[in-house]
Amino acid sequence: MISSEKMERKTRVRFAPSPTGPLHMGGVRTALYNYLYAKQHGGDFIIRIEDTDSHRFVPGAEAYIIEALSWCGIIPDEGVDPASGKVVEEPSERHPHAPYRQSQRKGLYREYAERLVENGWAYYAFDSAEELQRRREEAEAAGRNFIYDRTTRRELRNSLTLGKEETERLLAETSDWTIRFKMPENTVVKMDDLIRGHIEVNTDTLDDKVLWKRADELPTYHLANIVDDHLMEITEVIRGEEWLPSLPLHYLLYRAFGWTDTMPRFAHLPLLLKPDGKGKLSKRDGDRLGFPVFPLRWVNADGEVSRGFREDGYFPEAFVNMLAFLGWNPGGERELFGIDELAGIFSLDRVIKSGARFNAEKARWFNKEYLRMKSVEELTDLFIPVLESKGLHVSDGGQERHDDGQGRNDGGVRGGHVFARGYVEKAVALVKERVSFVKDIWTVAPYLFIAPSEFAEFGVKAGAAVNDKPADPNRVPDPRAKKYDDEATAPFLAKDVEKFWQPENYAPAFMVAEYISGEDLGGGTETFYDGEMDSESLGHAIEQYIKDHGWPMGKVMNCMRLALTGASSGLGIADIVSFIGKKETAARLSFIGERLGRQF
RNA sequence: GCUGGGUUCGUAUAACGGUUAGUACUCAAGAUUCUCAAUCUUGCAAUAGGAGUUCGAUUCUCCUACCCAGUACCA
Repeated sequence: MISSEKMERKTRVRFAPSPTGPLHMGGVRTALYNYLYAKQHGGDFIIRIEDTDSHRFVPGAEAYIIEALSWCGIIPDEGVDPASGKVVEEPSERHPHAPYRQSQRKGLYREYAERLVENGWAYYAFDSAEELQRRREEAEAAGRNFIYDRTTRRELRNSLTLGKEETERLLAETSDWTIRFKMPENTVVKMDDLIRGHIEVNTDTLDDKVLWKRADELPTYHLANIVDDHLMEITEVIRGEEWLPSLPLHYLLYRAFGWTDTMPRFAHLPLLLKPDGKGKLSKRDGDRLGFPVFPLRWVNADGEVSRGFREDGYFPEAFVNMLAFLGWNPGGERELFGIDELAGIFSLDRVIKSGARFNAEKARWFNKEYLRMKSVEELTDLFIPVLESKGLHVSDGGQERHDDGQGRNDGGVRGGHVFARGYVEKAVALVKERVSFVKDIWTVAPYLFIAPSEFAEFGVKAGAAVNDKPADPNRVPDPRAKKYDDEATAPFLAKDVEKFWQPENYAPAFMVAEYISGEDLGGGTETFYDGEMDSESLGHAIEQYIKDHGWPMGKVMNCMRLALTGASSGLGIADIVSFIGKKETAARLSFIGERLGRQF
């Protein structure tokens, strides 16, 4: 039985990119599914470079592809040397089919093409590219289209029409002929796709594809692909849906070579579509909508830059997880899987048939989830370079903030700040739950490292006073009304600093700061908080202090927040104060006082 | 045009021919809070249309519409 023989073959799949540019995320997903399938079946994942188009070769593309896969954790078993990261050129035990670059295998394809001519499955064609182009244009002008097929081949210049002698002469004397596949007439090709099921196509709708070109002595995709898949003992071909229309040709090619008993099984993956509108995902969409479509940053020959998921701050695990779920899912409700877990549960029959739209929001969500799973230590390692890029430095030991006092209120980028690693770790732990990317640790709370020198408009999202949205007439008042409903909140949420920053609002904030720090900020200190500076007990003390004086909690706290962070939102006051310390707290209050003016 | 493939909330998807058509993201509301996040709760929102098979169709068949791909000496 053919089927039982097939079952005994070791699973071998391949990813065969063409180095014509950077690999886009759809390509990465194809590679990923191949990799997962191989691992799932205890087989091999092979890389083969299909560089048979000498005109479209792009320097650096091949290295980019390998690096991108490596970043994703997609490690080939064969075709790429793990140590050097280079495509293997010499055969070895691990890489028996080298070279893995089709341009370096070019000598081997001609004989296969000629074998097909000998057994009647192909023929020599002498029509020049220009002439065929001319015919195409003529046909188009007449409202039809020209196809090199079973009817037109009879009136074109090829070994079928020219006779043996003329053919031999042209073969010897000219050098721009090709070998074309002789598509059988009126034959139904019955095919099976692992994802799409049974498909049938009549050969009369197909054309005579070029298999081999004398001009550059290179095969086209179709020939090289079939020959190499056969030679490399590929068991499953998992590729993009754009190849589905040429599947009958490929079936026929296996038949023509007499390789049907070892023909791989095929699976055609759905395409990745634009997040909006029509068509498949393209480089342009990323530029237009503000997300990467490539795994890694890429700069083309014209210096045009395309952003990459890696450079945008995505974790490879998150990227891979997100990609795996674009067109496939394991059926349960869990969504977070590492690449090894994915390999354990992946199956082609759960691949979706229709195209999937990439969703940048969901990608961000995946990253956030992975970020939250990471340890503070690991995140700190990743965050330190961000700090460095702001001109801030981190020393190895200690917990405390080393501050030479030189950098205050200068925007923080003048240099001179050195933070102990432990201090950075504490900061990371504080904001970890609030960010999606490592770089956001800075964005969300720069005030943990530098004193604010500018103060944002004191606008807060909630509240009628700052909300321009018309009230919903259909809104039914909730009987469990929120403590701060719009009307009650408004006075606390003045739109701008000038309006909000009034003595009756800020004076208590200064008193609190004095209370905490023990420093006289000009308001007349009364008592000192001398408890532990952990945020919880500090929070209670502040709250009690404000209540004892009958001050409005929200107002006072937000004044402090403005002074401490320069913003109207952020971490809890007690967290910030206990983090930056008494001295810094007093200094920041002092600074905003001078800056905005105040009278008690 | 032709050939092939596809069509479940906005998006990704789940559902042996029998479910109040589920989940996640997004969005909205509420709880919580010194603000913003986070968290929790709730909500909005879908089987493209039409025939047929069947006791019963998101699921099977056909037609229509729409979308995608291919239609190169590119892959």
